[in-house]
Amino acid sequence: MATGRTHRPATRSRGIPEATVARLPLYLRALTALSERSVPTVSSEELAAAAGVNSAKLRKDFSYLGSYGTRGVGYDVEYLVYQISRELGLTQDWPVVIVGIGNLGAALAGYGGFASRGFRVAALIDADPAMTGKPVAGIPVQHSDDLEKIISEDGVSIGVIATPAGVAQQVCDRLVAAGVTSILNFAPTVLSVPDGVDVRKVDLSIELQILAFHEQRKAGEESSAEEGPEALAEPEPAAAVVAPAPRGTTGTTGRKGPDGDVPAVMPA
Amino acid sequence: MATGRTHRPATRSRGIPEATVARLPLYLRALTALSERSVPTVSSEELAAAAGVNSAKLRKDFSYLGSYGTRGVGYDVEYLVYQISRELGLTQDWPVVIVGIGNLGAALAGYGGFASRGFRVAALIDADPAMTGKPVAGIPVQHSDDLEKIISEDGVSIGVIATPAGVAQQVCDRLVAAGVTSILNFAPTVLSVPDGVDVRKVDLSIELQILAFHEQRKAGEESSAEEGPEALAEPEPAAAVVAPAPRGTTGTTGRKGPDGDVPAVMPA
DNA sequence: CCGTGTGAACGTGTTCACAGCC
DNA sequence: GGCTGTGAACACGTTCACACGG
Repeated sequence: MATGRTHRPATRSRGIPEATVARLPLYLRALTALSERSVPTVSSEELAAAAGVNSAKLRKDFSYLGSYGTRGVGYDVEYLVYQISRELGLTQDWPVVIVGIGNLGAALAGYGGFASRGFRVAALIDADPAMTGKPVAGIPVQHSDDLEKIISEDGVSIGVIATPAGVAQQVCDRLVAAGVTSILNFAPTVLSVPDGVDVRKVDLSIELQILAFHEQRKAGEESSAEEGPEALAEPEPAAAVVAPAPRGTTGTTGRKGPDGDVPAVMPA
Repeated sequence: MATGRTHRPATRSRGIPEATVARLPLYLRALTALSERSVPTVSSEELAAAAGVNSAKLRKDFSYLGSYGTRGVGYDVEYLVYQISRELGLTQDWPVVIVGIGNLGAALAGYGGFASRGFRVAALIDADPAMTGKPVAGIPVQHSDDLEKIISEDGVSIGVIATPAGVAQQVCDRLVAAGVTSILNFAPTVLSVPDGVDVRKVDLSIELQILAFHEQRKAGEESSAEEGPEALAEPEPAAAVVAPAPRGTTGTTGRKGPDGDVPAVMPA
């Protein structure tokens, strides 16, 4: 998750597994929906279905939080909402800055998911002077010259980077220097940060590529029966034939573009 | 990943681990950058640094693809770019539809990450008649009545959902019925899909909540020495005092918002 | 000699299945 | 009886460390 040293050998200080933490927001969302419908209690089975996980996993997850829940009955919805909120730190207010108010930044600024649940857009920041003062989603954009001031005055510890990839690292550096210790990165770059700073990334093209991988596999699967116990038939037995250069730097005059195709993999 | 039955017991058909697949796009991006700078070869160490992983992991990952790479030298950049592209299915063209052209959908439509790397925005679809025909990022928006026709005519197998949460499931159902088998979901909902359909989700508020969790933990760590062996001091000794209802369905008149705020998790 | 490729050790996460309690 | 809570088994992922080959 974090780029710079996610080490943490085994601090063990009441450690909730990372995988569990990642699911708590899911449970919380499902519970909130139930709460709005005034449902008083849920079983692990029901809640798991609503959250899209299986019930054993859910119970295990909750067991790390403590023994909320009543045997033979289920979980008290309101109580659980509170406990998970507290565990996630949502009972306090988190001011957030969004840097880079282009299409994406504007979309994020207007996104309801911010306003709810303890997150508050403290400021929108952009480097373009033409944007300064312009209200986006009701919040006036501030110039990036004032970044440090904004961060420290509002006590912001969470920053969202929605800038082009080219400037993401320097924006990140400035955020960190100003005191931000958690970063949500939408720019398609690997950010390096010092110890103690968390980075999470959201990357559209990575997600698409993962989908493409599975999609391609589905297409290749068509012929074999789905229950095939040992159906190992590879589409191409000798993959090297198709490849640009079977191996060996030499042979093709030692140069690059080994064969005709040459992917031409240039991103935007 | 996929919501409805990610079962797949152990198909084993030349299985590249899911974790590895998720990193291939990262390697590919780093390699592409090297390729642009005409770097002929990289060592696992260098490439790993560029991709933000450690070298052992990278070598293990590559070993699932085959034995590309030369001992004592490293990997041929062009060759690897090609191999990874092929493995990910990026040597073919993937038409993609984006459904829901609000702020976010528009941002996605304009995102460079689409155009590059074999993905092509085949259509933008929105339910608002006022949007129909309006060009967004150079592509005219089409009305959702034509969704099925668009999907089948263009042979689209990947769909992106950027609608409000309330309609995401029905959009999903229509996409799947029309032949889409991979979905990237930006709406904050759990989608249920039949077997064989992959869903990946990108969820801003979940990411923020995970950051908040770690952020909170950092703050709490301040007082105790970081090696604190048994420093278990809970902030509130008796959590129940603050909690909405220690247990028992009655007590709070079935009210909602335990801590003033009242979630109101409905997104934009 | 250097860096890849990989078995083996280790750690994390998931699932099973059932004891324990309401 | 029903459902939670959890040890134990299992599967997956990561790291180590070194043999192997250019």
